[in-house]
Amino acid sequence: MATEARPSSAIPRQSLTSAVADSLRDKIIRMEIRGGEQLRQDAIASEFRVSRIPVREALRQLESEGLITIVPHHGAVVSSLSPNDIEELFEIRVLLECEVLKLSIPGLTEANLAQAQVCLTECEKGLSRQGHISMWGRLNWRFHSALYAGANRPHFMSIIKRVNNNAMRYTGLQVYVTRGFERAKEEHRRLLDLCRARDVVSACELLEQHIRHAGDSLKQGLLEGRTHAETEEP
Amino acid sequence: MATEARPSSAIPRQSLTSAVADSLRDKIIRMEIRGGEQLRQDAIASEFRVSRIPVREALRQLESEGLITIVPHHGAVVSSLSPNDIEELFEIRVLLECEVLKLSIPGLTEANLAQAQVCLTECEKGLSRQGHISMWGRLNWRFHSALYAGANRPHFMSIIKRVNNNAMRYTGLQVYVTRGFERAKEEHRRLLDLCRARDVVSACELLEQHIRHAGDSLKQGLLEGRTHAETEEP
DNA sequence: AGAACCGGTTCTGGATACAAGATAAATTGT
DNA sequence: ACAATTTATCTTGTATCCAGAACCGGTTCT
Repeated sequence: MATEARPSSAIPRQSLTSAVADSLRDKIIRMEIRGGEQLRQDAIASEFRVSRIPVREALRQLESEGLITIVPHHGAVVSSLSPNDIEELFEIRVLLECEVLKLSIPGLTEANLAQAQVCLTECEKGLSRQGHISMWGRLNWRFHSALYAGANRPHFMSIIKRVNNNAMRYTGLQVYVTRGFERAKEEHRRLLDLCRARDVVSACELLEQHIRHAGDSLKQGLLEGRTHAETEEP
Repeated sequence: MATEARPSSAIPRQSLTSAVADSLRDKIIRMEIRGGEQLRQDAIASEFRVSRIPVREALRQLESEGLITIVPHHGAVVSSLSPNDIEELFEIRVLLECEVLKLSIPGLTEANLAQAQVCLTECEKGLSRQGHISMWGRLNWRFHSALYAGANRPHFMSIIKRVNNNAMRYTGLQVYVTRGFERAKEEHRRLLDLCRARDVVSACELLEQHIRHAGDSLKQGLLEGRTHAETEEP
C-alpha cells in the first residue's frame, strides 16, 4: 500500500502524476505548504521540471483526497481545517480505528507486533532530534497501521489513512508544541502491550482515549490562539 | 441535480473535467460500464466530444474515489468488488451511518424530514417503472442524506457518500433482483417515523438492521451464483 | 509443428501551444 | 481627487502533437 518513490529499482518512475501527487501530499502534510496557500500550477510544474499536465492530474487527485480544493478558474488552495473539522475528523478516527483494532487483535501475527515494536523504537530514537515532526508522523502512522494489519480490511485502512492525512499536519504540530511525545510514547507502549496480551476491550478503550485526547488537545490548542507561530522557512 | 447528460455530448456547465468525471461515475454506478471493463481514453473523449485531457483528469479523480484502477501504460479498468469487499463496505456503512444518524436526529429540522418524505414518495412512485434502478439509487441516497443532515458532519458525509458510491452499483442490482424494494420501502418508512419521533435508539437499531440486511443479502446473492450474467463482449 | 523473434499498430503518457476567464492595475472621466 | 471603466497580464482550461510502451500479427529458426 505505502508505495514510496524509491529510485533504487531499475524502473525509472511510476508515473509523473503519481510522483507529483505524492510529493505534494507530503509537502502539505509536513506543512511545508500551509493551509490557505495558493498552489500555482506553473510554479509546481517548473519546480518538478515537468509540464503542467501531470501537475493538474495530481491536483485533481489531491482534491479527491480532501487535501486541497479546486475552484474553477481560480486555482487550488490548501484546505485549512476549522476546529469543528478537526473534531469531526477525530470522531471518525475513533470510530473507525477502534473498530479495526477490535477486528485486528485476534488476527495479529508476531510479525505485525514486531513491526509495531520497531516503529515504536524508531520513534523514540528519532524523538530526540526535535523538528522531525514529519518523521514522527510517518512512524506514528506505521505503528498504528501495523496494529490494524490483523483485521485485513483494506477499505477501512484506505479511509483511515485518508482521514489521518487530513489531520496529520495538525497533530504532528500539536504533539510537538505540547510536548505530547512522552504521553503518546507511553500510550503507544501500553497499547502494544495490550495487543500482545490480546486484550481487545482494554486495547480499544485505550486507543479511544488516545485518539480522543489527541483530538481534544489539538482542538483546545487551535481555539486558544495559534499553536504555531508564522515563521521560519530557511 | 445532474439528471441530464443523457445525450451523446454534454454541455460544459462546469469544468469539462468535472462533467466527464460525473458522467463516468454515473455510468459506473448505473453499471452501464461493468466491472473489469477497460476504459479507453480516446473512446471516452470522442463520446463526450472533448479532448483526452479532461478525460485523463477525470479518470485520475475516479481512481482516487476507488471506482477504477489505473495501471500505468495499460489504462483504466472499472474495479469490481469481491464479496469480502462488499462485506467490508457494509461494515463501514453500518458504523458511520449509525453514528451520524445518532448525531443527526436531535438536530433534524422539519425541512429535513419533509425532504426525506419527498424522497420516499418519489421513490414509491418511481418504483412502478421497473428498470430505473439508477433513479432508485439516487433517491435512496437523498433519503438517507436528508436523515443525516441534522448532524452537520460534512466529513462523515463525504466518506459515507464515497462508500455508497462504491457499493451502490451492486445494491441497486440486488434490490432489483430480490424484489427488495418492498422491504426497503417499508424500512425507510419506519425509519422516517422513528426519526420524527426522535427515537434515537430505535432508529439506529433499525438503520443498522437495514444496512446489514442489505449487505448480507447482497453478499449472499454474489456468492450463490452471479446475480448478473457474466457477459463478455464479442 | 511449436516457440521465439520481430515488425506494425494502437494506446497511454507527457509536452508545447493556444484560447478564455479572472484579477489587478492604470487610465480617464466627472 | 475619487471612482468607474477599460485594458494588461497572469493563470487556468483545453486542444493538438509527439514519444514511448504494450499488444497483435506474421515470420522464421530450431
